[in-house]
Amino acid sequence: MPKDKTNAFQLQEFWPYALNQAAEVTSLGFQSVYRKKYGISRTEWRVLAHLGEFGQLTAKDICERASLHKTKVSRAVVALEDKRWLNRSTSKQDRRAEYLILSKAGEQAYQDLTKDGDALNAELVAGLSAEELATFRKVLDALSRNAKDIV
Amino acid sequence: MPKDKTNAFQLQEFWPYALNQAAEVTSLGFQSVYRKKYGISRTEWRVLAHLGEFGQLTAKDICERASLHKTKVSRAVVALEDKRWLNRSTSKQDRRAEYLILSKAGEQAYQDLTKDGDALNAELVAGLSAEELATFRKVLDALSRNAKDIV
DNA sequence: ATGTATTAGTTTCAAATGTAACAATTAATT
DNA sequence: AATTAATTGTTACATTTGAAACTAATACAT
Repeated sequence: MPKDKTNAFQLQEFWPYALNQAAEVTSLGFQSVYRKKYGISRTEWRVLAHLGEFGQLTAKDICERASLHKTKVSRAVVALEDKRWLNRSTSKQDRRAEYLILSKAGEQAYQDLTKDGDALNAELVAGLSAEELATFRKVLDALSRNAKDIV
Repeated sequence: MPKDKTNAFQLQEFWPYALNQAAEVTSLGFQSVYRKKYGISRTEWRVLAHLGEFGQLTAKDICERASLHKTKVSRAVVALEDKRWLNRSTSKQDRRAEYLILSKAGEQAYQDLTKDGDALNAELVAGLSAEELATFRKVLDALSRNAKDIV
């Protein structure tokens, strides 16, 4: 029984919801790649990706850059360490902090997965022009910026 | 220690990641609204929003429309029922299924929250033109469609 | 018609998550 | 210098989640 809408609100037009739906569906394909190939979780993939892209980082750096909870990162780091994909070294300046860096094996997994990532990204934007994507990026960043200003 | 990038991959340009980040940050503001006002979870809000917008639905309908796991919906329905925000009635055609419909109180909460939702949505798009938003919507839908074709 | 498979929704149990407390260290205050 | 506050990362505990098992009902196959 559809309703007679005098009401303006529509879930599909509500950006937090629309973005969540798009984020979820676009993430599924890649999730199945890193899960099947290496048996890692989304958080582990994100930590790997940050270390692969930025090199040596502390857990805190990763928390901030990825907006991930520190316990999630802590556990992902343990998991990647168990896989021998990263090494830790205590900072000389601040012995509370540990520098994290990918091992050869970690680097290799990163290279492999980012190749798949690039391929998936290309498939996602199939049929879209550079102009459309540029506008999309601009709006996406503006929405994020506005959201941060509100909260 | 930033790396010398011969590598193409960049997390910020990887749409699944970029969309997840944007989805998360844009959802936080509204989350604090429905949490503080009514003490409900994201799933409960989504179930409420579907029933408010589409009227009578079964749990399965909501699962499909919202891409939510059936156990999540089942629990959210119990929670909303406990709040007296919805009523269940067994379908005459298929006695496994239950029609869900908002009560007066549920409808009222829906109206209240969607007012906040519309306001938030307007704040999010501040400074963006109708054309930019139209392109954004088009690209967002295309990314989702492409993602579904891949998986 | 009878047995088998499928479906709507709930419950159980194990895994993942976040809050809060914690240990170890550093920074700030006096 | 000594005390207090703040910070990095881990751990314990309670909550949330999802996979699988389950109940009740319907659909399908022979």
